[in-house]
Amino acid sequence: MTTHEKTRQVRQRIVQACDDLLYHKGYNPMSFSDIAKASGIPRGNLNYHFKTKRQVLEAVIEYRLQQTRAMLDDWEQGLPTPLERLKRFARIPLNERENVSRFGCPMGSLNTELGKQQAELQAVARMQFDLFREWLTRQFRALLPHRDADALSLHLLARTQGVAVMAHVYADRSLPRREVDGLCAWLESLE
Amino acid sequence: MTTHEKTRQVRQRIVQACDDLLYHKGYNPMSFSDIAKASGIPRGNLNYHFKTKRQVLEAVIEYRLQQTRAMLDDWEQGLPTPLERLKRFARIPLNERENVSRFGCPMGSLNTELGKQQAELQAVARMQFDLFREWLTRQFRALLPHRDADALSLHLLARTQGVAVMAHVYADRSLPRREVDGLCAWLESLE
DNA sequence: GTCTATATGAAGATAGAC
DNA sequence: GTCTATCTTCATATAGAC
Repeated sequence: MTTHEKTRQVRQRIVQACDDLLYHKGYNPMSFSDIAKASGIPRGNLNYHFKTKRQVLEAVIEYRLQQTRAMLDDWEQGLPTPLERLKRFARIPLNERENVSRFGCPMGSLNTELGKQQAELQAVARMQFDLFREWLTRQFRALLPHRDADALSLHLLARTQGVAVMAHVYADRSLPRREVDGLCAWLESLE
Repeated sequence: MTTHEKTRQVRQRIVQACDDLLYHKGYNPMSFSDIAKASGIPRGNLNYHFKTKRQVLEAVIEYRLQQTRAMLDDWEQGLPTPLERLKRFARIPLNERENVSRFGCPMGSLNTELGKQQAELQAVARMQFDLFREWLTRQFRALLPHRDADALSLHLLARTQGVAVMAHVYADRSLPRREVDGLCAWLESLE
């Protein structure tokens, strides 16, 4: 194994640890000490791989985008109709209800935190929403060519974000069940 | 004016400044220096009025609860039917769209921040939701005695939270228009 | 009650030995 | 490339003069 490859693996281990940490603690409370502890990389050595905290965020978002792209590609391959794909998306808060009730939505809570007074960082975090928004818009366009696909996409995103927020506020693992059922019924009723 | 009254006024000035600061910056990034600057109270003197940051949060939440109770009482007085009251609530993200697009929902974003790893503080912030939830449940119960009023209340809260999150993510002042229209249409269609 | 000065700790980031 | 030691800054909170 070359030195370069080994370095890349260390970097990847840091990014994956930060992915969880960012979700579980939030950006501002997440410290380099936390990262060192979670990744097993000595505290001072982190700054060789990431000079600033912002670079850590950028790396985590890039990683998440890759994961999400792969997931959406899978759905596009495995699910034959736009309606099934949209319903698959709508079910995320239900499948993830354990995590969502404890920590909220990973991308929603991060944007909410950074959107207050850290506009440049929010712009990085917002790319996660862009990716879903565009994919959902394509599905809606295929399903309902005569309707405003982007507005429908934003509506679906808003509904799922709302479920995540309320499940998190009340640490409620049953709320996603009811809400996702209603959301899927709405999708099926569209014409 | 007695000394006691003057102290109370100073305290009130601090609380009102913190109310905005908490909304605009969030809890963790809000420092005592920020509070001193925003309220005009000398930095060191703040700790006479509030020994810890947690006490500041508790005072702000108590203040917000008072404001919200007064607002809900006004609605109950001024709006004759439960349906009108529910629609009045649903319109908040539209009326507040300038603030919501810049800072999100004051109670939603606070709960999202504190819900990650500050359970005791979140319990304080959650009381804002409890107040709305119970009031909305009463309205739904009056409107639709045969349905699950609490589930409807949580649904309406989720819908408005979702609107706030997405308007904030995209700093979008027009999204609340579309979403609130749809939400009011849903309320009117209930039976 | 008011305010200055400061104790104490933890954060992000860097310098330089190995 | 790795890691220790440390610089600097800023946070909460307190002690004590006025």
